Amino acid sequence: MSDRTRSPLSIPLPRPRYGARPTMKDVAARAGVGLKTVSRVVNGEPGVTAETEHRVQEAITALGFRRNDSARVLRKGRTASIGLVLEDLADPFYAPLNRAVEEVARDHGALLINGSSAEDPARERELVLALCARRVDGLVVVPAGDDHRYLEPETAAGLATVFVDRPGGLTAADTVLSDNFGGAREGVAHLIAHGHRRIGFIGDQPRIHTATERLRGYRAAMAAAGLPVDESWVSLGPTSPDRVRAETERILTGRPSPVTALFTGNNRVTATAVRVLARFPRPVALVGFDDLELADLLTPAVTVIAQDAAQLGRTAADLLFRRLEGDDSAPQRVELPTRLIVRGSGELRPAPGTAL
Amino acid sequence: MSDRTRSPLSIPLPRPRYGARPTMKDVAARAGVGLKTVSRVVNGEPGVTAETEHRVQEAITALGFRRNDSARVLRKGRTASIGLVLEDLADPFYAPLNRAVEEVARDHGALLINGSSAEDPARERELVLALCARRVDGLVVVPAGDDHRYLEPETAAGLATVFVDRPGGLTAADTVLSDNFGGAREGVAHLIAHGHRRIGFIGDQPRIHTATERLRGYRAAMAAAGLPVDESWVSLGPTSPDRVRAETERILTGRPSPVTALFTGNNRVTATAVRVLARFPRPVALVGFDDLELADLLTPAVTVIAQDAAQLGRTAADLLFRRLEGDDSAPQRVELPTRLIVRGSGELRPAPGTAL
DNA sequence: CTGAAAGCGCTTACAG
DNA sequence: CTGAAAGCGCTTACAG
Repeated sequence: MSDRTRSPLSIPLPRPRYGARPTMKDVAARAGVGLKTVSRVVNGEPGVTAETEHRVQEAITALGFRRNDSARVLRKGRTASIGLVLEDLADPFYAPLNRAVEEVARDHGALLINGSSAEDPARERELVLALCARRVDGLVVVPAGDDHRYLEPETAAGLATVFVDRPGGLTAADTVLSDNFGGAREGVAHLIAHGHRRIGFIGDQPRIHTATERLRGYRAAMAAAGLPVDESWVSLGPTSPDRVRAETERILTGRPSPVTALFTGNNRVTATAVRVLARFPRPVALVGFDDLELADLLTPAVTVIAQDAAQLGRTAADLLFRRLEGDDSAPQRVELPTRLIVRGSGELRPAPGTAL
Repeated sequence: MSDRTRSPLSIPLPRPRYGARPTMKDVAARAGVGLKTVSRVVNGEPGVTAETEHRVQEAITALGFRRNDSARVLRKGRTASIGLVLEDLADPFYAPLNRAVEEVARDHGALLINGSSAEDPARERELVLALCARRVDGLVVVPAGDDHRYLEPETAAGLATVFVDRPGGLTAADTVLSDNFGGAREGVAHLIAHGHRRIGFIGDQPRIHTATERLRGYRAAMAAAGLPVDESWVSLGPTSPDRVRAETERILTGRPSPVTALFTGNNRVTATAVRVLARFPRPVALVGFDDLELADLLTPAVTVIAQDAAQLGRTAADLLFRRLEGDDSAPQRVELPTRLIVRGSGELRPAPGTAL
């Protein structure tokens, strides 16, 4: 066996991790100084002569030393990291929220650990507790469940928590929401103003706060116009394309007098409804909650109630860091406005004689 | 002052974090057992009588104890967390990749720390090194820069790294890419097959590997068909809507013989080009790299070369965990196929007489 | 079945 | 300006 064959020492071992890394102790030994002096140089603390500093720097470079923040965190008590739990990192609504939280964290020198609850309260809890075990300094949560008593020992110990997009089950926490009720009411009123009297509503599962708030806005707009709501026009449930497609078709073809317009409760519902409408024999007006990329290019272009997902994330993260900096004023509830974007689909009028 | 006024003790203090939390030592004291026994119960290790375990559990509940994983990590050497650095968490292409990496991490009991490089090599480096300082077990990186020598001390110490979407500047690392060259070649060949001879190409900045690979595919398809490329038809640069809009208009109106078709180099370019084409006086064929939501509903629907972002993420994360489990075979380079999705915009033929 | 001691790699509080 | 000692909250290796 030559020297170039695999050494018997490379038999599958678990990879060495920390053991293989130089520590401050190694740097100190090589530079011939004390541990604390290395710490001073690494952290840019004053009180080291240029010559000593130079020797330490040289040892750091030679050894490839990089401070182990895990150890630092243990001693300092702050991890300089925050957690974000939301429904789905891949969702076009939540992705910009995620990015916005990241930017704020970055501005504060913190890292972001995040994950998807997949709308499962048990998974949310598991993820949140894992983040707590890592001792994140704070938590931004889009709650999937409504019982957050499991967080009480954490908040009691000083964990800052902000709920965003939906309220959580913890009265002491800050909350940042969109005006779901007002936005939906405005969108439905917009359809009514264009002559519609029979309007369908397709939304997310009723245990989701935004779904019921938007439904409430729908009902308020209908009531304000003195219009009755036939319960067969209303459908809450999972936003899977299959269900939304089936429900859209059911509501559009309802007998004896089908709806002439549709209000869709979020981006996923709208995307599927638009596909059904594209193949539907008669025109149906549509206003959707949440904006969609390319919505302006469809025929007709899609009128929406837009919320600002990035602003939701930014506001929540700002609040969180304010708490981390010591603000202990009463918990806040911030509500961000929505915006009606008129593009065409919401301004279609009912065919003559069909709106009665 | 009554008891209900604010106590002078609540004068703005930095929030207590760990200090306020019970430790295993506290639990041991309350349960009247040794520290190691608490550790056994918390970690579900065998060798504790039911009665002792019960006492410990009770103390845990009463104190609201939750194990501090920061301390655990320091001792064990593994953090059970991985890092992901990509261009933009909010981008509809990267968001599903992010989610896919998260799912794999979750399957392996690891948390995900992630962040956006914003296509800035310095920011990428800063983020990656912060993740290394936290001692993530592994790293998935969409590189913004091409010099990753700064990672060498880390990989030497055992850090596993996988580059995804683009190759990195570290030959020892695994790499997962889409077939950018082949996909673009196929898309352009598709346009040629529909009668086009003058085809424009608008892509991302030339320092980005995917941009130049796709351009190479364009040139290969043109060359294979014996078609000359007028360099005024080709534009690489930032994907900001302003630049892409201006370049699209320039290329479409080029004198004396403007292009009859366009190949767009990624999702952001396509979204802007589609907007220009929608208002353009004559029809122009289009094939875009990357699929877009609602692309099937535009008029004409957009023909694309789709890559599977989730599969890129999944493959990269799978590779990473295989390395973490001890696989020390030679670095792999995986190339995933792209898929032509025919929808209409890519099958428009040049107006009679314009294709010469 | 149970626990005391040492140690992970840093920072803190002190002393010189 | 510099450094030795103690300690953050766990796990490891060992002894009883």
